[in-house]
Amino acid sequence: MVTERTLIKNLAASSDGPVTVSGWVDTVRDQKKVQFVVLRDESGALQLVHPRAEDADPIADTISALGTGSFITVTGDLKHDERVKLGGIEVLIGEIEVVSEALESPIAEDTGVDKRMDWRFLDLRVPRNNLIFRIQTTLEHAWRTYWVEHDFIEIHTPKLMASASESKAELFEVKYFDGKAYLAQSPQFFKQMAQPAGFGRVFEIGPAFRADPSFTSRHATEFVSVDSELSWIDSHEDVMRLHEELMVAGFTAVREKHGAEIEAAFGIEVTVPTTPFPRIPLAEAKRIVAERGYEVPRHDDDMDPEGERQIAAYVKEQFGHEFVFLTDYASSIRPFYHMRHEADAGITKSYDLIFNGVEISTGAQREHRIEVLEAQARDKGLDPEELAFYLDFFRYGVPPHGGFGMGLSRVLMLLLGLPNLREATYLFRGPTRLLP
RNA sequence: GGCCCUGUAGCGCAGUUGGUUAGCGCGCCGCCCUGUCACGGCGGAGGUCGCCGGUUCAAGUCCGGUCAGGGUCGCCA
Repeated sequence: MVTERTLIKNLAASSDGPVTVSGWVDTVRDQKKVQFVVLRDESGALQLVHPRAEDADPIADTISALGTGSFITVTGDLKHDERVKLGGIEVLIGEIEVVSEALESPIAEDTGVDKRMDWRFLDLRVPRNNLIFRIQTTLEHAWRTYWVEHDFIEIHTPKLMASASESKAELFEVKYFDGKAYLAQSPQFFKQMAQPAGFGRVFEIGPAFRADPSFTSRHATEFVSVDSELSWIDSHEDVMRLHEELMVAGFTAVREKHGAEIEAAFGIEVTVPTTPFPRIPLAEAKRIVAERGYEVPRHDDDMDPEGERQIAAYVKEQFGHEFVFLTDYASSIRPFYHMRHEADAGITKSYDLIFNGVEISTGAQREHRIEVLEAQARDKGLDPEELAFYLDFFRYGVPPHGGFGMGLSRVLMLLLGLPNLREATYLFRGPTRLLP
């Protein structure tokens, strides 16, 4: 049976009288005549008070021995009192039970991120960190609501795969009975399968794995990928329209529910983006960036992170927008399943979505014509034998379709102005991080 | 994987041209304090200076190696 307790956030609106609260000890101010304890739960902080008795006083002894972080349950009298700076309320302790004692915390508010990750369960007690995951819940809920209201079907593609969906270099290999399997680097192939399956529109929020030893603030070896795919599109423009509507739905919900908290905790005002988002073909983006004095130092046709920051700065100045779709990437740097333009096979019907200067997503119309798809796979030097199961999807009738994949933690990181992905991930997985 | 940076008390850091008892703040422990709210006051404990080797009369400090971590680039979401 669940302990009958009142959430701290609900006390302000409660009338004075008996109440039970549970949580962990934040601060003990142990004075001679009066003792104060600041108690925290998932919803807020509360002051507990105990005037010491003249003679034997077991409650006072318990409070004196309380360690920061211990979980306690207190029953007492709620009082609204102007003197209390913490919400104008306090609870006069009638009974106190130490449910679980805590050792001294190995981390503090100013501890570096790596050590905080070692003790993530303690780090997550910090209200600011708790808020990140309440925001994540709101964001995902808003997206799901949008999808459900627009007749999308939720799918869960397998994460154990027989072969690669893109490049083999970044696959994690696992033993699979007498043979081997790979961890899915993306749900790409199987969410496309929903198109010949006649599902029409699908979405998935699930894990993806990349064996790349990437040492940046925005990469992980395991991350949550937000994917959607829809039938009967005319071009990647239709995918972008879905994508921007989702962002608006998500950000509207986050702003409504957490706008004030986010402002207080992160000093950031959540802006609901206007539609349509700016769209800039990649070639033009590179020209704009060059005019600003930054020549992308690459030999291929791609952007680099500095170029993305530059184009984002330009869009912010020019259109006051935090998002920009970079479109029409060169075929040479896109996967074989991206559809190419009819007039120019050198460019694809694809886009990257840049948010506050960082790539959060890639989308495209997919090539659904089997002969073209096979030719493009061969162009990229892929083995059609290994792709046979995928290519079969396109041999029995398939509608034109497209979709995108988006990094959940990247969106959160950039939305809240966090310095790295680790803070926006419940438990981060990177090349040097498998614990906890 | 390339380049750059950092490892000193539980946490965050300082430590001079190499010099003898390695400091500061927070936290922790003890005592004191009529209502605190970043409580305050006094006292105290806590360190093989990441590890191995070298130079030197002498190494936290200089050199080489090694391990761990961070930033950035490549790669991407």
